[in-house]
Amino acid sequence: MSLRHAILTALLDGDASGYELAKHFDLSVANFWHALPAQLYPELARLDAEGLAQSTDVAQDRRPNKRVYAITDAGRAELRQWVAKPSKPMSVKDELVLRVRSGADSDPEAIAEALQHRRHVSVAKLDGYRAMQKQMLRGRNEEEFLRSARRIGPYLTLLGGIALEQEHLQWIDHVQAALDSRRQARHAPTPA
Amino acid sequence: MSLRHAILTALLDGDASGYELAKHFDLSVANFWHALPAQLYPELARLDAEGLAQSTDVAQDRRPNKRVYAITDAGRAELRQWVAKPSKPMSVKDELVLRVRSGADSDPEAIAEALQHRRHVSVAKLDGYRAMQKQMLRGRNEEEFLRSARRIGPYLTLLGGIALEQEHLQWIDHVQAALDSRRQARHAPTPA
DNA sequence: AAAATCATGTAATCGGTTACATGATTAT
DNA sequence: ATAATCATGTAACCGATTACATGATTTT
Repeated sequence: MSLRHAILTALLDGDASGYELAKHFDLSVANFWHALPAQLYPELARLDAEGLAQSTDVAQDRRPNKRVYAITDAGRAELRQWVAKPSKPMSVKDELVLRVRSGADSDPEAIAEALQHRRHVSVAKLDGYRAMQKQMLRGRNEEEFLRSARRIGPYLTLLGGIALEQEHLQWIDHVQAALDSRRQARHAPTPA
Repeated sequence: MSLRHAILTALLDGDASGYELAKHFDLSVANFWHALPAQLYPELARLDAEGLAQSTDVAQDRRPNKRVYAITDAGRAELRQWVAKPSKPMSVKDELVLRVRSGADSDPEAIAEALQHRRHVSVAKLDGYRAMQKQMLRGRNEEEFLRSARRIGPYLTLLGGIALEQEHLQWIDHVQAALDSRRQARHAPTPA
């Protein structure tokens, strides 16, 4: 159960409410964890109850009030001991790849459409990541940043997100090209 | 619930028992789905009951008997209509990336060790994929294969698995380099 | 006035993991 | 004999999603 550690890690970057976490969680941990409000709210309450986070009710006058959570010293300690433990293997679930495997030969049109849809999603994600990267670097190049920044963890995670989406895009284009060349071959077949 | 479609897709490559699926599932769908025996056995029984797969008890004399499942016409039809439906977004969960984010600055030694461990895992996976690729190509180059092969879906999925692991390895080495250069900077700091 | 967004939660259900149970066969 | 591998399942639990409920505030 690493949801709590994902949350505590996100809180290292600054206090946040459940709503804020729910909205930016994926972007914040750059593609490597995900959680919905229905999971976040009770877990935040638990972290508060166990003293790993501390909640403060914040009044706002242009929107409804919110409950902001901050990581505590106990939370930091919990994170530190968790970091040294072995990681479970990465788990990926991607219905699109499954559909490519099963439908590339039987329904290439539907697959091509699905690929283009996913392409748009990936490009949008990449744009978001690149914006975050620019913001973090603040004019410095990467080498400079890695030398001078107070924390590099979030940047390294972001690099992973960028690399993952780039790889994804390349694969999509590769598959699309394969489908296109097959379509031509089917329309003008060269029988033995 | 795409487990059943993942199973049906795997069965397109040939009949299999629950045990065989459990053992080769990850490799077969090349990194994009995963399931344990406790999930596979009941789901296979359900597919059988619903007529999407058909089971046959096969007697073996050098090992215990097994129950082999084959996809049926109804199963193929179910797959075909599923392929045209929209895919849920890819979901990745990777504790290692989370640990890098939270521990790169506070515990670089533990992170470096974890990275090297994952590196070995990734290299082993890549080796397995490359072997499968060679087997599929059977001497042909990719262009030739894509023209002449009866089915290309499994190959395209495999390409995705290879690309994912390559990207992962590059990211690991990138992070390792960043940690190393930081270690040097810490041992020989250049204060203002 | 209606729709969208901000904000927090609960309940029911579903999917996935862990632990357990059993037994055949093969290798050491 | 013992351990490893082959083979199939069940039960309990945990984690995640979906649906529901409520209400403030802002925008159209």
